Amino acid sequence: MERQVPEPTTRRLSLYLRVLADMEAGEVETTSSEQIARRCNLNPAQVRKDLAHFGGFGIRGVGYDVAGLRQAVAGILGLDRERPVLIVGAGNLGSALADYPGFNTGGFRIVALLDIDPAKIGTRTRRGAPVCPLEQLEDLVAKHGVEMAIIAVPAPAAPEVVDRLVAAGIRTVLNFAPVRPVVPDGVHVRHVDLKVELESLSFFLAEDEGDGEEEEDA
Amino acid sequence: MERQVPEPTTRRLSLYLRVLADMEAGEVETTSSEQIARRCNLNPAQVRKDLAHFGGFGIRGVGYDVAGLRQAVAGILGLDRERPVLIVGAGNLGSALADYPGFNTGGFRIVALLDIDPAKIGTRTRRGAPVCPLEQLEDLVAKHGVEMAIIAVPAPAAPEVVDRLVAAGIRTVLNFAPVRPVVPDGVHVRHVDLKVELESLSFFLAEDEGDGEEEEDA
DNA sequence: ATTTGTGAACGCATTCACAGCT
DNA sequence: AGCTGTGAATGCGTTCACAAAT
Repeated sequence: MERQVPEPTTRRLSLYLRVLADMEAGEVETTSSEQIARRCNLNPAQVRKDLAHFGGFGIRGVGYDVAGLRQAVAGILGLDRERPVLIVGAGNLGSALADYPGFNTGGFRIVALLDIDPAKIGTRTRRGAPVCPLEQLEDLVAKHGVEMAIIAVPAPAAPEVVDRLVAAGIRTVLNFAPVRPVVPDGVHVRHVDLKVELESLSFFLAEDEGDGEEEEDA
Repeated sequence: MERQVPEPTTRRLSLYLRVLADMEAGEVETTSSEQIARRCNLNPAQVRKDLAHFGGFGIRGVGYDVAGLRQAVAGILGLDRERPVLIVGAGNLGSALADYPGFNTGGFRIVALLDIDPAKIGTRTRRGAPVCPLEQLEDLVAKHGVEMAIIAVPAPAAPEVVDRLVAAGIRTVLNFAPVRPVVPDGVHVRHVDLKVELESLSFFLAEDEGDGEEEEDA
């Protein structure tokens, strides 16, 4: 019954938030859909339509109040409160993500990393996040009220990890494992498939190379 | 003049390749669009339409030869040759990406990482990729015939890095920096914006929380 | 004069449904 | 009988274009 917000819109809101924060830091008081759009490589109508899902934030003939809109967008994205995050997998990638600046600011806080490797357990990342045994998954979720998790485990382990996370109460998952586990309704998974990104880029190179076989119009 | 291939198709081809490689490893000889689709959470017609952009690979009434189709898809994606890759930025993320298994198999090879931090230059990642001074960018591109680069530098440095890469002859970029540099036609950039992914996931949590303001139908 | 908010038009990708092979 | 390949239909997001507001 709630108005349905397209996924591309939710992604762009995050972009808007970034440029608005930039503007605010740069002492800009007022802006327009055109300025925002230009800095995101988008169409101004796109910006207005995205915002229109949530109400009228601008003044016709004038534009948007930077600080006010920034706060509004942060609220829409639920970034006006603390968001504890759990990372499963303390390998190269998991550890790098734990220290990633964007995952430790603007509402997010990496609570801990989970792993099964005894050598890693008990250590901490550079930023201080502890590496805990996987068994503590359920306890940590409950204790910190965690609703977001990041998966950075090898592909074979991922499906089971997802199941455990969901059973523990996690409702959003950022998945770096090269598999697409199925989750129940109400749980949202976003896949970051690094190999897919690189391979699909390679396609453009192959296209230009002609690939060896050039049989077209006679 | 060439038939235009939708970007979503190129991404899915990479998924198909993975599934087909799995099947081949599992001694499966023949498959169908339905089997492939199920393992990718897709519609069978989608699989067939994607493949149809490049020709008829199947046999009606029978299906697809796993090994043959895998090889064909690898060829389409240009993964039947070596693809040297350069990573710019040897921080946490860049280093993790350099050691990422998917970036060192199936055609890809991380040639080197580039950085400006003297403390990092001269070191090597666990897998053995050397960290070189940024000044060597152009030389390394030329020497190894690099056409793909990965950007893992802080946001402010990214636009200039992209310009240099493009000037040096790079034609595909996988960008992890939270900015969207504009590039000339013929250069392809794929953005992996980790903060956007996490923030847009947070939206779903906010949605369910009601956000404080619940003024709807009277 | 300027810029928002939005219904209408457009374009594109996904899905359907069936004809065509094996 | 079974599965592919594909034109037609559908659905969805983007862009246009303009009325409304300051």
